[in-house]
Formats: sequence, C-alpha cells, structure tokens
Amino acid sequence: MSSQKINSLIDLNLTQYSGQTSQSPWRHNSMENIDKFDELIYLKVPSIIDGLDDKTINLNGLPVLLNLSQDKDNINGFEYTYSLPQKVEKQAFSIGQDNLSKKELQSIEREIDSNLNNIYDLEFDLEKFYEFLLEDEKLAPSVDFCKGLRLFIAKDPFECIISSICSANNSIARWTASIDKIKLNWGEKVEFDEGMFYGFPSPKDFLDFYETPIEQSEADGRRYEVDCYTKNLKSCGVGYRAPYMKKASQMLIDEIDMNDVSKMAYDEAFDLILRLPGVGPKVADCILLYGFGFQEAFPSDVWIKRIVSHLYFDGEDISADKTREFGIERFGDYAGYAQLYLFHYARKSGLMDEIKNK
DNA sequence: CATCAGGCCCTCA
DNA sequence: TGAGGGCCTGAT
Repeated sequence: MSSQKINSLIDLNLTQYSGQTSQSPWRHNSMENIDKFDELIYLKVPSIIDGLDDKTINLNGLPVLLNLSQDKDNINGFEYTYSLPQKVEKQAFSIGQDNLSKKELQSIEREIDSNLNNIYDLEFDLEKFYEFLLEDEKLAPSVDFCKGLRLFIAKDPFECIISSICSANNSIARWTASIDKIKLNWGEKVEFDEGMFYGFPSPKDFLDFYETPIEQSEADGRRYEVDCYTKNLKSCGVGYRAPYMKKASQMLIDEIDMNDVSKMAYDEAFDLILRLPGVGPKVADCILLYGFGFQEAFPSDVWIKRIVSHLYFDGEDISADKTREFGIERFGDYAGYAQLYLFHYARKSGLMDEIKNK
C-alpha cells in the first residue's frame, strides 16, 4: 500500500495531545521512535463509493484503519497509509469483486482525505489566524508556542457529547479511560491485521445500560435484585454522570436531532445543547466546538477563566459566564481557536504555574 | 486519611 | 439571578 500525503501546516503531536475534549487518544503504532508521530485511528468512511461500470457500491460505512505518521521536526504535512478489515473485503467479494478496483480505492481515498480534513480542520487558514493573533498584544506570544496547533474535531458528535459530559469535574486521565472502557465493552468490534478496534455505542445502546451494578426490578408482583454488571455504566468509572448520559441519550432520540444542530445559529444551538442533563455552559461550548464545528464557541473552564482574568482583567476574579461573554465578543469567529491557543500558551510558557501558585 | 481534578445540579436567599 | 455546598472516583 503506497502512502498518501496531506500537505497542510499542522503539528499532529501537539494537536493530538493538547487535551481537547472531543475524543480519547488513539493508539500508538510504535513506541520505538519518539521523534515521530506514528498512530492508528479507526474510522468509518461514508457508505457509498463509486464502483465499476458507473455503479455505486454500498458498503454501509466502510471501516478503515489509518496509520498517520509525521516527523516531529516537519509540521508542513503528514503521510498516512490505510488498511481494510478482512470482513469487509469479503463483502466486496459477495458483490462480485474479487478485489476492490483501482477506481474504488481512489474513491475510498477521497473519503479518507475528506474525513481527515474535517477531523483536523485542515481548511482553516492558520497563517491568517496568526496575523490576527499578532495584532493582539496579549495573544501574540502564543504563536511561537503553538505553531501548527489545530482544532481536533470529533469523528462522531454523539461520542463528543458523551465524552464532554464525562469530562466535567473530572481529570483528563479519568474521562479518557472511561470512554475507552465504554468502547471496549459495547462498541462495535472490527478486526484488522493490526488488532481489534472499537466503535462508539449509539444513543439507543445507552438506553440499555444500567446505572448501578445491582438494580431493583419487579416481576410477578414481587421485587428482586438483578445483576446487571455487564451493562453497567458505572463500572466504567463515570460515577454520578451515568444517569446524565442515559437521559441525554434518550433526549437525543426523542426530541433533539443532532443533524439539525449544525444547521442552527450558534446561540440557538447553544440553548438547545444546554438542555441536555450534565451539560452546562462549559460542556455545551465544548460540544459545539469539537463536535459540531462552531468555531465561535469559547469553552470557559477554570483555567481559561484564570488566564483571561490574568491577561485581560488585571487579575480581577471574573465569573465563567463573563469569561465566555468576553471571549465571544472579543475573538468572534476565532473564539474557539483563541481559547485553544490561550490554554496551551499558558501551559507551555509557565504562565499557568504562575497563576496556580497565587 | 484528606484533598483535588479543565463543572453541573440543586437549594436558598 | 447568583452564590455556595455536594458530588462519583481514582490519583497523590
């Protein structure tokens, strides 16, 4: 398999490990070379691909495994290879192909490129954004610390919603571990030569999950205890967020169509997402930014609050709500990126430690 | 054994 | 309308 090239300014390592609240990290392909970003991601490309003889072939969401690699001293692009699981290749056999044709492979590659464009926000003009940053005295230093950092957009909005609910009042290590457990327990399994990979359960799947290891049930007029450990959300370490996740899933089935959200204006989408249980202003903005691509969102957690307070309000203690209003007002369509750059600039420059010790 | 972690929910002025 | 207490859980 020849490797494909993407030519865009991006630092994969920085982007991947900047702790953005959209998805748990991917899987290292090799730990041997630390000077190289070398990771595997499993995703599904859209279902229809162009086949031979002007026919289209429905592979119903073709699973592909991508191996992305980038030398850490070259952030002007990256390369990837991809592989398909044996199971799906057999589906191709069943529709009369003894292998995928060149045309079909090209179609798949186009879809992969399109997915990578979305996930890494590659259409975003970083150079233009840097001009914007340099005009702001406070933001200007961030350019040197964050060169090549891009938004890391979720593959799946629902996964992003659950991940974001999970991240509230939590540590990065814990919420990512919980999400990994959920995928391991209940995600669709797809086997590649490189190993087993897992999808994320659907909203409907979540309705079947229990909130505690033992639940009371009633039948024949009497109560008894049911061992539901195997479908127990709390066994994934999500704690009191388990009922939030279940109720949110129910609402996403009954009353909120995720397909509508991206068509809405930001304010309207914000109010809608805010109705989900376990979702406050900060989590709502994370969902809109990382799950739906609303770049005018300004997720305001305690750190952004402290940073904004320090840089723009002379250290005066301001509320998270006021921080959010400030970010949206001041940075406009760049709010999401400004938040990302502020956070990592503060972390890398030592500003965060300085504020913390106050 | 406390404390705390990239908030949210609920209660009560 | 907003301030403040309590909270699953696992790491330190």
